[in-house]
Amino acid sequence: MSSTENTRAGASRARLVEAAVTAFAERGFHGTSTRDIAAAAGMSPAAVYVHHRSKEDLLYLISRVGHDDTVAVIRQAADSTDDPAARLAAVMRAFALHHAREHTRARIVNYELNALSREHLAEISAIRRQIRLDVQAMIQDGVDAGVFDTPDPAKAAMAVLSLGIDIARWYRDDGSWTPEEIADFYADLALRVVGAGRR
Amino acid sequence: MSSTENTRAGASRARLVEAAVTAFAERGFHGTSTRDIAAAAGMSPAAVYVHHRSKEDLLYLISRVGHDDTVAVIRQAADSTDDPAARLAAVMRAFALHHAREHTRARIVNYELNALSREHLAEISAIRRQIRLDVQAMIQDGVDAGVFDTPDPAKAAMAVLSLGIDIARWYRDDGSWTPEEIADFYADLALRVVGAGRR
DNA sequence: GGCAACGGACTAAGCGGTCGCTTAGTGCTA
DNA sequence: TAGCACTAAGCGACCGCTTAGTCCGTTGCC
Repeated sequence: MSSTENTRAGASRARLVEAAVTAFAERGFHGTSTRDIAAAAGMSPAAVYVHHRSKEDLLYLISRVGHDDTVAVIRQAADSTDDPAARLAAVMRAFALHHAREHTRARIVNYELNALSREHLAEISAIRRQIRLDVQAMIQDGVDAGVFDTPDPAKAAMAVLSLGIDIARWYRDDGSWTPEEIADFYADLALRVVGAGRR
Repeated sequence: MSSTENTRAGASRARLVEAAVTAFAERGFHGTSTRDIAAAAGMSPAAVYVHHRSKEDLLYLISRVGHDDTVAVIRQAADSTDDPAARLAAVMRAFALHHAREHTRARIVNYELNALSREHLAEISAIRRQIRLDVQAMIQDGVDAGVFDTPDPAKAAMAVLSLGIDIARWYRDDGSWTPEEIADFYADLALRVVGAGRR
């Protein structure tokens, strides 16, 4: 628990964020009221505004932190090796694992963009675009090195990201597969998508 | 235009549905009011209830027709050949093309399930489950025939469906790729996912 | 050491507006 | 004249957010 959460205000703020994450993931931003969030956190509706400027500001906080986490997950996995195939597999494994484990937050991060203000959406869109370009560059590197065989690295990058992101839509904690099983399978899948080892 | 749409009531009903499709796709079920829908259709709010029992009933109609269309697209493609690889490629091409062309409706069909009533959701969930089982069976057939090489047909089916469905999330009419380009690329992608031609 | 004051976290109550839906009335066409 | 499609107006409930007051803990002063 960080130092900001050791204070009474910090603890309350964290409870509000957790309550909002659960509600936004389940019913969406517009399907959730501030009264819903406050009740789930054991507080009054007015308490929300002691800690957050607005309902949209709460969504933005959740979205921003979620995107920063995603970027960190990808960067850390990408930095683990210089080998294009191992790197893409590592990135996909980490990406898929992240989306399975954090599927609740990932649902908000990926599906509640339209509820953000124009300014906040512009910022988040820039992060998402950079992620896509980074993955595309990894795939292009593999093609340049003669390790990958795909006619279209841009489309392949879109497909790889789609596989990971869509886990947030279908994953269930009580489903048949563990996050690790999905991550292993998807790591191999990413290599198939880019045609690793076909030459 | 079907006979039910040649009447004044039919024309009005169709305009309401189109307005709802656009609004639900853009802002979600809860982010759209019946006043929004009525205004976009050039009518008063009360007119919505002349043609539909409730706002949720309108969503259910759109969702049901959308799912029936998806089933028809898959069935028609699957019936085109008995060869497992050609069949899966045809199904994926049709599925991807459908999601790109109809991305507006596809967004509602795939992302606005939680707004359905329990009864309606049960019905729609059964359709979705059947689609997944059908695709999984196609892949299992390919494995049995020695044409596909995947360690896990169930996960491969999930991945193939994810690729197609996620098009609804990212596709833009003003994007760089045409629906046909995406469909061709994804048809090949499906074969890579299942390891067609690796043995 | 005790008391008073201050500040932060929170609540009760409420505001102005919007929501899904209903009803009584209107107009037009067959 | 009757019925269908539609509208104006409205109901009860809920919405995001604000404000004035309360309570508790901390700090400072005597």
